[in-house]
Amino acid sequence: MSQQVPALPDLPEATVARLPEYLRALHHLAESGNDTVSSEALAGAAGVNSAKLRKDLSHLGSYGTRGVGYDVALLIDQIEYVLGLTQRRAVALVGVGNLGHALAGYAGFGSRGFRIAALFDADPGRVGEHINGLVVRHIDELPEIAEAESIAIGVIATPATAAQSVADRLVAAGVTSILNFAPCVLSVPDGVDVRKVDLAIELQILSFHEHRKASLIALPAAGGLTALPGGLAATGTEEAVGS
Amino acid sequence: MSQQVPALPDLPEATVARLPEYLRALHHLAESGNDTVSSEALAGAAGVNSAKLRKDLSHLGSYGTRGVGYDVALLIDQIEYVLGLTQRRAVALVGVGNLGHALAGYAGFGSRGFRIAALFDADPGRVGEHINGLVVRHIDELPEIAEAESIAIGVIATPATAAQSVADRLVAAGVTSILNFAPCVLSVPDGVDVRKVDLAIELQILSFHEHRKASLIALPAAGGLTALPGGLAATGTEEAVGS
DNA sequence: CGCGATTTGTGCACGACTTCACAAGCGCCT
DNA sequence: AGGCGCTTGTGAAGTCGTGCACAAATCGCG
Ligand SMILES: NC(=O)c1ccc[n+]([C@@H]2O[C@H](COP(=O)([O-])OP(=O)(O)OC[C@H]3O[C@@H](n4cnc5c(N)ncnc54)[C@H](O)[C@@H]3O)[C@@H](O)[C@H]2O)c1
Ligand SMILES: NC(=O)c1ccc[n+]([C@@H]2O[C@H](COP(=O)([O-])OP(=O)(O)OC[C@H]3O[C@@H](n4cnc5c(N)ncnc54)[C@H](O)[C@@H]3O)[C@@H](O)[C@H]2O)c1
Repeated sequence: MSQQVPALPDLPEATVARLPEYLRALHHLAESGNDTVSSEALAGAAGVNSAKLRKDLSHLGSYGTRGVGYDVALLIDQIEYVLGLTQRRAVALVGVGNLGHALAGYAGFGSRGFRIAALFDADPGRVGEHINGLVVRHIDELPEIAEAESIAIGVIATPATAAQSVADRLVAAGVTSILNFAPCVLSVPDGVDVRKVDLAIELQILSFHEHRKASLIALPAAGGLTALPGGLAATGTEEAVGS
Repeated sequence: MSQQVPALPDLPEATVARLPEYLRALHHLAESGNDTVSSEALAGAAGVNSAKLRKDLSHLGSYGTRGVGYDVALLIDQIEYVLGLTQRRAVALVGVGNLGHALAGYAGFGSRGFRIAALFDADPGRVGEHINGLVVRHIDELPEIAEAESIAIGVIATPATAAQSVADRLVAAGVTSILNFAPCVLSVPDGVDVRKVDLAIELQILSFHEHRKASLIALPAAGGLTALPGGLAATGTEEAVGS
């Protein structure tokens, strides 16, 4: 049969953000020997509502069988195709400091569709260092190496002061997706995607909820609330807070 | 004057997630000697739309002056109050491996409202190790130390296989907010908040957009699009993708 | 072959969030 | 004192995402 390549549907952003979760859960299920899975079971494993899961998957096309569920292997293929994981994408990591070292040594990188193709730093003392089979190159070498390795994704793990300059150099070298660990806003041309990870922001969001929980307890039971928030209920599922 | 404590408004979750960004931008502005800032300027510095910023801030109350802007110092105080950052919150870090080491040595932790109060690991070989002035304790000591240090926030940096068990122990020790770096879904009682950070998911989302950009270029210009996506426009602001 | 049990795919209503657009408020200058 | 320019705060409309509830589809079994 001829390999049919479905046109890329344009998925809601919220759905795209959840597909990787489903993919992880599916890989787990496959390893456990499951051939098919119901939306209910998969939703449980991924920590979402089953209706939401079905709607998400329906955007990819109809790959389930009513009365049975989804074929695990087929669904993995479909999601990996949509996410563009059929090719192992090359990633450049810039800034091999404290955090950069941990990232460079992270195995989960390789097992989930990516390949760290090069490490860069500006500190001459670090250039030449070997990490996990890769040698740290000077940031000035970025253009040639990015070209040679077809690098389209860059990870920034430098201090915030250097991040914008590094982003500019990445973009100039042809990178069109950036994952930024530095706590700052990056400015990039249209067509370049940026996502950020900021530990302190995550903690501050948690802090807000701590603050709220505390002030609710301090107050005498107001409004409809009669018991302590949270109470004693020890039911199963995760209480996701925010995105 | 008597310290007036405004009741905690219940903010939209999306607003809560942006307040830390505003806070970071405000600290920058304060360091640069700015006393006041307009919504337009602050929005630019935080990478958001100015209308959104004004609506977000309006949820905290009216702390701006029409025709002038916002008082930087006052706004910092307000946001820090709402986020519960007036006290320096104690954080426990569990799993002092590759990633845990980087986190333990991270300065941005301390400068943005938090204090790493204790490090834990299960590996006897690691227990006793000194990192950044802290000694690594055995995970079994968690209950007493969490109590003694009033720890309400826990960070999990163990392998995914251990994460659920660690989460259970954190909750048992009184922790009510968890930041999870392990790639797995955690199940916790009501009243406990969980946020996760998963590097691979971030990269896979970027990969999706790479895939889409590539397929758009491959296709002959369809629909309303006449030029290459992204084109040559090198305008300023960041193209945020997703959350 | 038909029936009941099961599970998907989706129409629909609702809620959350975003963005526009503008009146109201403030300070400055004349 | 009055007018003018600037900026906030917010109503209202639009967009996006969620979750219910159910019809349609499939399987297994008698
Ligand atoms: N360490 C953490 O756990 C952690 C957590 C969250 C966020 N961050 C953020 O990640 C970034 C890195 O943190 P870190 O602790 O690894 O810092 P670090 O100082 O240990 O490492 C930064 C590295 O970047 C290199 N560098 C500086 N300027 C450069 C440039 N122009 N080009 C290339 N390389 C350059 C430095 O030589 C250094 O090796 C910081 O922005 C930090 O705020 C770190
Ligand atoms: N290294 C990275 O850059 C990176 C990036 C993203 C996510 N992660 C995730 O973060 C987690 C940690 O990664 P890592 O590279 O640091 O792994 P690691 O193996 O280097 O470190 C894990 C540490 O956890 C400890 N540990 C194991 N079981 C424990 C338990 N029950 N209680 C307490 N401590 C226990 C181990 O002794 C070890 O020190 C993993 O889940 C990984 O997938 C890591």
